[in-house]
Amino acid sequence: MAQKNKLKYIILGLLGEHDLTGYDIAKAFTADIGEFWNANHSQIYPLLKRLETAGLITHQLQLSGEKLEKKVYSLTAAGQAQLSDWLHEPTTELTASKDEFVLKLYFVQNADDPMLQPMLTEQLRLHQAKLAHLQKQMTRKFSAVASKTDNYGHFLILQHAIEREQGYSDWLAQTLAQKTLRAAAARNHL
Amino acid sequence: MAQKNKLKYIILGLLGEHDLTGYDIAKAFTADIGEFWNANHSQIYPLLKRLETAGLITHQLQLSGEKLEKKVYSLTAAGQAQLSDWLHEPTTELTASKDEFVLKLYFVQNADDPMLQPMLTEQLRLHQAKLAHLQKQMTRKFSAVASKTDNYGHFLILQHAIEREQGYSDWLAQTLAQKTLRAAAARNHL
DNA sequence: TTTAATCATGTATATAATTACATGTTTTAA
DNA sequence: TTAAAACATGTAATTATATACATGATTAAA
Repeated sequence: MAQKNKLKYIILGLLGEHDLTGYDIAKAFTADIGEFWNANHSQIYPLLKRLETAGLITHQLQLSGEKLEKKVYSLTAAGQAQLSDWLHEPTTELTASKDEFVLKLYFVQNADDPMLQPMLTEQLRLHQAKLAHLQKQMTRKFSAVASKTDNYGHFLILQHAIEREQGYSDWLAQTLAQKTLRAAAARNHL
Repeated sequence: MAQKNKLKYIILGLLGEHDLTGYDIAKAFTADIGEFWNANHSQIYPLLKRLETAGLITHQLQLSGEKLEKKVYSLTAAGQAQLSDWLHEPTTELTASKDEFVLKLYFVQNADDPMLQPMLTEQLRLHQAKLAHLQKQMTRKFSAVASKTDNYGHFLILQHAIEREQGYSDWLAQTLAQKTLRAAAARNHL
């Protein structure tokens, strides 16, 4: 097993909110959920079939126009139960982050390595862009006070993502600043 | 392709520091690198063979005791070049975090959901434990001033990991505190 | 009106990664 | 001295996931 099939629970979780088509589910990964998970439609459609065979979801055909048949999936009682079980069971594994930049950094031994500065600068740019994007999301989705308690989980993770990107950017910026300081100190010692 | 084979570069990177056996490489994932990446020996051994076929690494047999043959791998010039290329090319993909707790939280709609408090409390405990572990690592490995510039990349990512866990814990603690406040306010309104 | 974008659903292929299976040696501690 | 822990290297089976292939309908814009 390459992972403990969390996509299954994402599908169950999404269907717990609304009935959705496979296409809708795939789209969710380019929107909200894409912020912290991803999946392709080629993974989603077969899994939907498996989940239906397992009795966790069902579908109804719905015509869109003259010919186009949509499969609108919904959660069964069994599916609802498994979703609830998953939500209630403790989450004990803290997954390794698998951040490629961090990985590269691990192999930079020397503090004076000339590639360090461009590496840090570029990552800072990327994470600041991500931060700005998340902040825009936050404003768009949760500017109204009421919405915060309504979609509370979503609000919380967006808040967390923003804090995380802020922290990431701070770390990079501070490292760059210290690099500059060290470089100046080195020049003075010549 | 399930991922852009970063394990390959981890192996090249590790061999760029010292010659190592497959066993040593596997062990590295239970130590330092395990903090932000993981891999099993069943993935490592076949990959070592592929990398050797591709001419990026070579090995020498070394006897340990009477019979036990170790394969000590080392980096070739071609391997060194590919490692350097990877390190120098920009890291543009910010990987989705795939944090199961965050995923669960996404599906908690209501701020007053009774499962929220135990969920948050348990995660806080886990992340505080992780934080304490990372801080111990930092002390053990980088208490000497000289070591910081020596293994600079490692120092930086450890520092980053600590800040990240601190931020994660803060977020959880703050969310719990606000929950308590809201509960008290609700009682007063009765 | 025609063309591009989006909707909609699949399959095939390849690779990545986890768990389990499998075997034997060497070292350390009881 | 013997038993457990750690060293050491593999393969098999399964599942996950990404990219590419494949097809067609509907809607919105040029």
